[in-house]
Amino acid sequence: MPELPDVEGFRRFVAEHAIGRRIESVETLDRRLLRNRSPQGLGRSLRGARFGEPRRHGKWLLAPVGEACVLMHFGMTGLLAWEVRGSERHPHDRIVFVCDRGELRYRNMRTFGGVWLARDEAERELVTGPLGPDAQDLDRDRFEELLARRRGGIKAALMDQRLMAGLGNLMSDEILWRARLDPRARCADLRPRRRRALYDALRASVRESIPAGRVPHGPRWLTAVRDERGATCPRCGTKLRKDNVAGRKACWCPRCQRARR
DNA sequence: TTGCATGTTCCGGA
DNA sequence: GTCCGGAACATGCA
Repeated sequence: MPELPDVEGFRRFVAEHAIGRRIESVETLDRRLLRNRSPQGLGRSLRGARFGEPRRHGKWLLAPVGEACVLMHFGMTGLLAWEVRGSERHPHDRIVFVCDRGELRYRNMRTFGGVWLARDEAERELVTGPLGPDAQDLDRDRFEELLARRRGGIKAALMDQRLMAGLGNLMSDEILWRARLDPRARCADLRPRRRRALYDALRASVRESIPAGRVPHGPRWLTAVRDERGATCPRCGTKLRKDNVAGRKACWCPRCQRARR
């Protein structure tokens, strides 16, 4: 589930439910997902403190609590839930922040991702690793600059969190489809006109995804059809092609996306 | 039963 | 140093 728009949705969710709420206890139901503290250590650091204004960088959710910051990554299947205190737990609830008026639950079917605690900026960077500018507020000049220094494939570049943060497999395919660009194209081959189209597609895809809190499934979105068998291009009706590109299963239209340069 | 899945990291080879 | 593919992680679903 979680790419930039999803995590942005989780950020809004925390802002809506948890800001100002006081943490009374933290229940670590699966300590494998608690990455850099013991359950006791996490509880000690957070108990009695209140949630502040949550931020997002790429696919990371940064939730200040008192002086510390809770870092969450959602892997492929993570999400957040807000429930009445003491209500029945979901089997995949892994870490529960019990607050004065409800519980924030980090839920994750698999065990990719997790929850970290950071005391300061240095510790935060250690956890997230180097991240490029967030794809939501990447300006055109910066985008051009980043691509200019890049050698490999364009899909790998879009998904490289160190280059720009927030785009994953679905969003990169969506952007390439919108820009009519073959996902196997090399960055170094892209002509200026194509780079501009790519940036426009990135901006539009991110902007339109954010209100949805997910990669949209509307009529003009590849994501809406990519998992159907025999899926066809929403633009021209050609049967979509699916193949590995940059180590992931890419989906593209062999007719619309012929541009390699 | 087998393969596949929206993510990240590590390794080996070119 | 750069780039790429593959494997690993754990779990549920078609």
